[in-house]
Amino acid sequence: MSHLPQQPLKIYNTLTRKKELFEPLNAPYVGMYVCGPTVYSNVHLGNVRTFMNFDILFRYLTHIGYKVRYVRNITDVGHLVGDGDEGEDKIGRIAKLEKLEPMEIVQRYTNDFHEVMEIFNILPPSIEPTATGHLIEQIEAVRNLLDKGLAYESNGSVYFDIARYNKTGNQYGKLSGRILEDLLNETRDLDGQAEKRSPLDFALWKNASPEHIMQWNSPWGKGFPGWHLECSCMSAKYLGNQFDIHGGGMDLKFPHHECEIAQGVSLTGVEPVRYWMHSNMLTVNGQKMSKSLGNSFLPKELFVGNHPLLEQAFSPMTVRYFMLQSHYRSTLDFSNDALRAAQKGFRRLANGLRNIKNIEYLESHETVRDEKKQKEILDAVQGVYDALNDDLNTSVAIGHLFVLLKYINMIYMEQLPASALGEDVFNQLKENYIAIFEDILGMYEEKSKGVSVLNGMLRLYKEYKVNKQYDKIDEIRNYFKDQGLVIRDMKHRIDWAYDE
RNA sequence: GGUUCCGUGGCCGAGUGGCUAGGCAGAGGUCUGCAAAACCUUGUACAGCGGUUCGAAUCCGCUCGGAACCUCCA
Repeated sequence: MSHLPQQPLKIYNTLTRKKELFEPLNAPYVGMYVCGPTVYSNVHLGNVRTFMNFDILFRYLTHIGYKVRYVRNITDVGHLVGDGDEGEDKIGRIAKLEKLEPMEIVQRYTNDFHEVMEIFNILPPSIEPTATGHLIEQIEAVRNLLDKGLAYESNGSVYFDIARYNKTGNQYGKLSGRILEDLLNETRDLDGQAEKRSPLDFALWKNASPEHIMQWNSPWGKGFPGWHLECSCMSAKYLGNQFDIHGGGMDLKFPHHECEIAQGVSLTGVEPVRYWMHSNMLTVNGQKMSKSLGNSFLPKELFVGNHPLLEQAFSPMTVRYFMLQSHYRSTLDFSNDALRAAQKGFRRLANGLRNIKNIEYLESHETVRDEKKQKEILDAVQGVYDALNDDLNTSVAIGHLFVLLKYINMIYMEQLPASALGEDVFNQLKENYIAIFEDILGMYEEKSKGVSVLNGMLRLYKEYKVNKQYDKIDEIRNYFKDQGLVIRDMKHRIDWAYDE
């Protein structure tokens, strides 16, 4: 891999609210944990955005030479429906409704999740642990917290004692910027909080009523683990008591990640996470995309354009490009117009990829090197890395990618001889464009089928052109058009490309 | 109500004190059988009002508008 020397990577740490130089605990190893989905329904496009943003981080860290262990969990128990700690388990609820084993629900939506991740070219993590696979660790953690006096049992459930935690010099709320007293004043009265000492205390282990179908034996009777505990246990198990990066959607900052900090600190005595990263929401008409608001749609609906909010179908890579055009900490608003613009932009870049792969460098002693152009290309390449090093600014990186595209197009369209760049700069252009497009941004060409047929048609087109049979030419153009393709006439050759 | 954040040209979207972001759309041009593509040129943008500063989209204050979290949520 030949690219320019790296600048130091800076990432925004939610905990300190500052961009910080990224310094791993044990370079070149990096430990990274991201909260995965609760597999009780299909993932929607908003969910995808978060996983895509951390995919970029994973890819970039790997690209610049780190050995990353990326853990992303599957929540298959413990995530409750509705308010407080008294709701039904999400998976248990669907299982009952559909008369299926809870694990059938888990399997179905885990499969769906994996399919969607693959379609969007989001790489699988190094480890994908499940909550039910780590009950022993969770029960052990509950016992540990009870021993330390930071948790208490009540009616077969165990709760984390936030007041006690804060009295031992800790600050519950520091990640999300909340003050304990404020939280206490604002908390609504919810049903069934009588067994908690404070409404803020969260469940580590929940007593299961007999009709609750997902339950396990524990020292406190039959029950199931609280949602927050799984992430603490699994991250510690695979990444250590303290690890480098923890990511997730912004909506998990409070209380989920706050609870993770409290649990981690209590269990091990050290801050579990060094860099907290949060990905912002995908919005529709300015509002967060979510199932409960009814403004969410599924990737499959997007690909066929089958949803009231969609005026047409959009491909996975159009969506990927659309999302990467914004910064991960900004909200991104979905609209058909924005997607249409993204579609054209992406197809131009994808045509550029196809073209640069097919161009070979030709030396010519008649051309003079164009130093201005050489510099612009090298600056753009460096610009991509500078942008990514600045808290993964994919938006600016893509801006520089379009400069590289311009030169690829000029060479491809025979408006500029490659030799004007010199072999070294040409290779920089080629290698970096491909690496940035495919490896770092994780985009791919959405290939049309039947390439050999197309090439045959192109030969005919050429003949007709020599014979000036323009009606035949139009026929062939229309054939390509029907496939979403277009024929390009250049001075010395012809080629097809994706219609933009 | 509390906490945090946002308001950028027709649309999307970067940028956090002086230097063209970028994409899409629009206009003009080069090229072309005609097109398309490509390339070149092209935009009185920074919610409003005040303040700080030699200089503000960028810092401060107020006003208006919007969002997220505070309750399950990527």
